Amino acid sequence: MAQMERRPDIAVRLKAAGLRPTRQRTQLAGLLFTGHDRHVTAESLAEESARAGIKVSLATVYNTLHQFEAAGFLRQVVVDAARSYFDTNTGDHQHFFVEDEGLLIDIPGEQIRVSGVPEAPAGLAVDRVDVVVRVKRP
Amino acid sequence: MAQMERRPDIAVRLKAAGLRPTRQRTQLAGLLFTGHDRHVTAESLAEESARAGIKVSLATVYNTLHQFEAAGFLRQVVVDAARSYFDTNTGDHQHFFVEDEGLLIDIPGEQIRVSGVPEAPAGLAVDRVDVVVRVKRP
DNA sequence: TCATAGATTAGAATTATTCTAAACTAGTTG
DNA sequence: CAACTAGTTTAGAATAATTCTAATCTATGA
Repeated sequence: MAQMERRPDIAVRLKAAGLRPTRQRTQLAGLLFTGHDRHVTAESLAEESARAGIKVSLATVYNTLHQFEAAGFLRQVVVDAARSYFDTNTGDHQHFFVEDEGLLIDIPGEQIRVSGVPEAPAGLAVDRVDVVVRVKRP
Repeated sequence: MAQMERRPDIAVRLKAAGLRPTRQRTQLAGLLFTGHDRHVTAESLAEESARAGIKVSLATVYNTLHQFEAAGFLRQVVVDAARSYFDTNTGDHQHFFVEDEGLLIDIPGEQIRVSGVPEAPAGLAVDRVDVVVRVKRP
């Protein structure tokens, strides 16, 4: 979320979510919550961490992404059967997905509109409506 | 596709797609294209085949699903990071996805409407707009 | 009937992800 | 501040879906 960039704040937010502000979690949060929206995969975040000199195992990157998701700091985006993306923008919005590049681009929620969604089948409630606009080179 | 259920027709369609009408492809098509829309995974189709007494390897099920997709007989639906779904309905429509059960339910294309999709980023063209309505028990 | 290009297959290989059990650390308590 | 402990991290093994390989089969045209 937007204002997580101030380091002292990170610890507070982690604690509020019941997560100890360990070095790994704090540093990963530092990479992720820089103020602008980001899309990462476990692999991409692990590489970025390595480049940034952060010592963290891939297992911890996976754990952390899932914990951040459970805490509401991240949202998982399912667009590619091959890998999982996590989005630092947890607000109402949708995505372009550039298949050939594996690239996600946000579409603001106010911009796109879905109507005519039928009632959920009996016993079920709508959790979320995901729109993926798949784009490619013509 | 709707009218593939008549067996003689299957061979013709396979040939038209440049695919030899082998026993495996013909029998799998027989399971898939029964006239009503179906959603399968490689695993589910392999099991169903076994139950139906069709002798086919899992590798061939995977191959066949991809070939049928390339031929336009099937469409891949990305809703679950864990496995790939294939839909016999290749027309304009969208889906409910019941997360806990891994169940897909069609939403007719006329029923649902997406507006306000911004222009594709420079050099890219919209390939398809996918809507997934995620539902769960409340 | 034959030859052969295309298909199928078992099993190995690959890839993303999760699990495990041992080693570590943040936060608390005495 | 030393000791304790519950929660974390980690390397590496394990899993699961999918793809690859190379050997064996088969549809089909001559």
